[in-house]
Amino acid sequence: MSIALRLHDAIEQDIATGVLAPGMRLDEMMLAGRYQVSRTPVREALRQLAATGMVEIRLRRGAVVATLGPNQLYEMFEVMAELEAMCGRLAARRATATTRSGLLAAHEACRKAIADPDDYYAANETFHQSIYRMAGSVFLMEQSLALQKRLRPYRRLQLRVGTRVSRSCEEHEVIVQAIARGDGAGAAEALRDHVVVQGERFADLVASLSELKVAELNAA
Amino acid sequence: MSIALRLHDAIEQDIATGVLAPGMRLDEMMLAGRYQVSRTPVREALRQLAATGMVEIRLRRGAVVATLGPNQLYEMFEVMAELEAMCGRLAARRATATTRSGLLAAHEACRKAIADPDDYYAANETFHQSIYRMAGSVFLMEQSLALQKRLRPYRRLQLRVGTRVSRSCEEHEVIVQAIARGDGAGAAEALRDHVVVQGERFADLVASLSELKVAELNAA
DNA sequence: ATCAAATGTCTTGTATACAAAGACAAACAG
DNA sequence: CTGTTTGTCTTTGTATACAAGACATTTGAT
Repeated sequence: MSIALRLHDAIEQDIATGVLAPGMRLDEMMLAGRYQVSRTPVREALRQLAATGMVEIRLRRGAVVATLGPNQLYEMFEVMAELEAMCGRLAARRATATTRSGLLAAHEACRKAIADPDDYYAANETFHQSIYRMAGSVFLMEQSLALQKRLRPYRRLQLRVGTRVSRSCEEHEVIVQAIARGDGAGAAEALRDHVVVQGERFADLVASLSELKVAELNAA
Repeated sequence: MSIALRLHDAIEQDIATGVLAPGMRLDEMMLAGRYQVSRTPVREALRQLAATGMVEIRLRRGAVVATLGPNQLYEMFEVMAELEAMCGRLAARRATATTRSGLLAAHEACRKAIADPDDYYAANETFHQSIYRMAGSVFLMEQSLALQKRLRPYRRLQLRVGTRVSRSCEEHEVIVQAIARGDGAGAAEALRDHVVVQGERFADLVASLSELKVAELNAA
């Protein structure tokens, strides 16, 4: 494994966990110092992250953690919903014994983690990933995982709001049942509604966004 | 504009047009020589291309133009179909006077280019892009454009087959009408069927793939 | 004669050095 | 006092030098 790849993962995780907040400058020297490597692999890692959209590089003005406005976030969730709906539709048709039990296990894990938002956050990701896998399309899975990764820093904040967790788990139940009875259209619709950000949830999203803004200003 | 970006575009175009065929090795020195630059920007360009999936980089074994097997291609067209269907659904709802006339103009251009496969190839891309734009989602448009780019080297060969061109143009007509009457579901379905590779078209795809294989062997 | 091991060359991965471009600040002029 | 201009400083973009791994070829031994 190359140094650049290790850096890529490290920086990506720091962005996902909020150590590197959106809008924060990513000074090459600073990162090189922090991870005890030269500038070259840092640059390569930043380029790769830029290609996936996690960071933004402006010519001769350095790199910053990508900042997503409400519009962009809404659009991304909209696409995510469609991708997941597609996964669900295919999963209902292409389910195998292995993937089926994987989904049930992930669903059970979610129910067990319902008390703690952090635990649920992790279990929820696994649940969705088990649906990606079920769809039986490597490319679709990759795309879904990439977008899931990219939205990670924003989804984190969302789950802290009110009764979101228990609601989410109930929706999972509907999804699981639709897939179980081979109802592709039903699974697609349930997943679309589950993922898309509509109505009051959009307000929550904007609210959590301004929280990020504050953190960002503190850092600067 | 940086040298690396220019190289990125140049190499991308060479891949799209078949100058650099799938499977071909991309020696850094060779490319540096060909474009009269140093190795560094070549490396950066290759990394970016790797991030978008156009080239594949194996650790200490260099870069090659990404080779897509029949499975992968089928999966990618499947996702592309879904993305375009989504574009169509949104386009039918969010159409404006500007985007509407853009679509009609692109459709007309396709009809004029029906005689020559190369002209039609270009006009067809513009037609689809005008639908992406119509959907009114920057992110969705970016995703669609990226996938369109990535499939470019494979779609080229496809249009040479038989009566594909005139068939394609008729399908465009159906799509345009569905969007015009605000029928989101109809537009989505028409686009899905238009893009997805099914039945005999899959055989055509595999056939064109083996053509590529031959070209690749000749190059090596 | 054939197979295996070792060496040499080729290519990539990493580091450092150098140049150019922007941003910020200070000083001078109106 | 304010605005503009110039100079310096910071930071990125590019090039070159160095190191390490992989592959091929050749040679020696069985």
